[in-house]
Amino acid sequence: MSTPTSTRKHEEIADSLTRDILVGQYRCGERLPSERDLAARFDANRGAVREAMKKLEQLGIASVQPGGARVAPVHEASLDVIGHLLELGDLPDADLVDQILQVMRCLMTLAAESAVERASDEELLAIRRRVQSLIEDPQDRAAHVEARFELMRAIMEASGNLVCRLIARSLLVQFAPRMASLDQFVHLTVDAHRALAQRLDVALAARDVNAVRETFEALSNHSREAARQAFAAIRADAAAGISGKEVSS
Amino acid sequence: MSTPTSTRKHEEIADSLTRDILVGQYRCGERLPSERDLAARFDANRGAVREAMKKLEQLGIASVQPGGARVAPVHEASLDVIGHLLELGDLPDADLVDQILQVMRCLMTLAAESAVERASDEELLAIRRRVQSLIEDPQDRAAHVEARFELMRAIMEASGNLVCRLIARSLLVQFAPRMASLDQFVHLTVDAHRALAQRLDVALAARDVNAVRETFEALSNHSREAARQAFAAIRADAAAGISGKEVSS
DNA sequence: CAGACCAAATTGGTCAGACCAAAATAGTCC
DNA sequence: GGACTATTTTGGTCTGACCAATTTGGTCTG
Repeated sequence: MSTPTSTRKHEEIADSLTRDILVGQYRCGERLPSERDLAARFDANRGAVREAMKKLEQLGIASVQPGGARVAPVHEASLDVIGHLLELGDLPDADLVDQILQVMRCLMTLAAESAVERASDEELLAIRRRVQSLIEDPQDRAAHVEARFELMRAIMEASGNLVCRLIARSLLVQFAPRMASLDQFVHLTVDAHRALAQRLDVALAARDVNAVRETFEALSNHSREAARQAFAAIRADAAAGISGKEVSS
Repeated sequence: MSTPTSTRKHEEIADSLTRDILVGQYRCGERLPSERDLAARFDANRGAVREAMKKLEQLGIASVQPGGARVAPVHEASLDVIGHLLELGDLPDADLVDQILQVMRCLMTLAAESAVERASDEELLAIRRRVQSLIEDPQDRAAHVEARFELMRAIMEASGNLVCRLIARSLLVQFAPRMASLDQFVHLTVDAHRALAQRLDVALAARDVNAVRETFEALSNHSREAARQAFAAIRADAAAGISGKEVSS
């Protein structure tokens, strides 16, 4: 099996079916095999299949009704499909990543505005402390990434916008772990980044909403550009790997 | 019982527990009663309780592990809690509604920008047709609201941003039905609204990204203001109802 | 007396088999 | 050929049991 049975049975089934649906194995509107058939195919209890179907329904990629389960159009799915979509191939889809970063930019900017307007002095100070830790030391990449996430979290918390916070968290949880494979290709231009962080700190200190928004936009676009370049680098790397395969050991 | 047993057992249990958790009956980190206890309390099968717990976990308001289920902090919940939060009281929470509208504004603006940049002529025409139907006739309120939703949907579709689309859809699905109780208090200033729609149409025709963004922001802020005024009207109404209770009827 | 440690009870996780109601299908009749 | 009905299929629910992990409480040791 491609997926060892290390996970629970129903998870294995759900993952397999999710993959099949997302990859287009089952087309939209098509009927899925019956629970009993699936139980036989996966050598599992119907209860396990049932739980898996429940998960598919929760993901919004299938609607299960008496008479049969049918796959739903992707655009009616839950936000949680993003994670599954990201790990379809061996690498996350570049377009999808860009979309995520765009949405994150919007949400973070909104949150930052709200935070500047309504955060207590303590909260603002906490945020600025995170910014400082981004400015100061040239930490290793993982720590740096973690620090950025911490900053986002602090801003989201200070924004007081629960909706924004929930969405950002959900996106981040699905997004962050899948970016590990890209990490080595991401090449943040630290100078520009540090300058932006510096500007952000000043803007935060002054509670200047406009400056904060602009700086945050720039910062986010910076990340977006970095991601784009990382994908380009990977593509180049892959091409070189193919053409020069015999050369490398 | 406050909730008649018209719904399925596990739904009744899930709704009850969800309400209890969201209302603060069970505090964060606290242990929930065991599945067997809950089964006894609700006079239900443990399977039903189990399905309910599954739903709570999926909602992100409880984490269930061998040994016991514990309630999770609200800010780690799924986006789907919003719907439940909206129907906690007899009226949706004004702050939450405002937060939703803020987020919707961001997302719709992002989508509109993308749509203007990358939509095909046919898609753009479809969008403009929805805008036209907003400008033209003084339909009844329900039809107008529906037309606005249609416009949003068209823009989301044309944006090509799946992430944006999923979030907006999820929010809208949870949000729209709960706003029915506010409908009678919402008093859109049709003139201003129509003028904005007109501007939007022109901007769309010219594929002027900046103009589209600005107009959309204005349009969204317009809705937000309308909602705010609706809540104010309700508050005033309630106050009048209390002070003048003997007079009415 | 504090802490580590161990055994029993509690709890969630899984499974098996059965029955019911609704939907889909096949068959029949007009 | 189309409408209607009976059968089969399918999901939905329930029951009861067993397993594994955790929690809990007591005991023992330093």
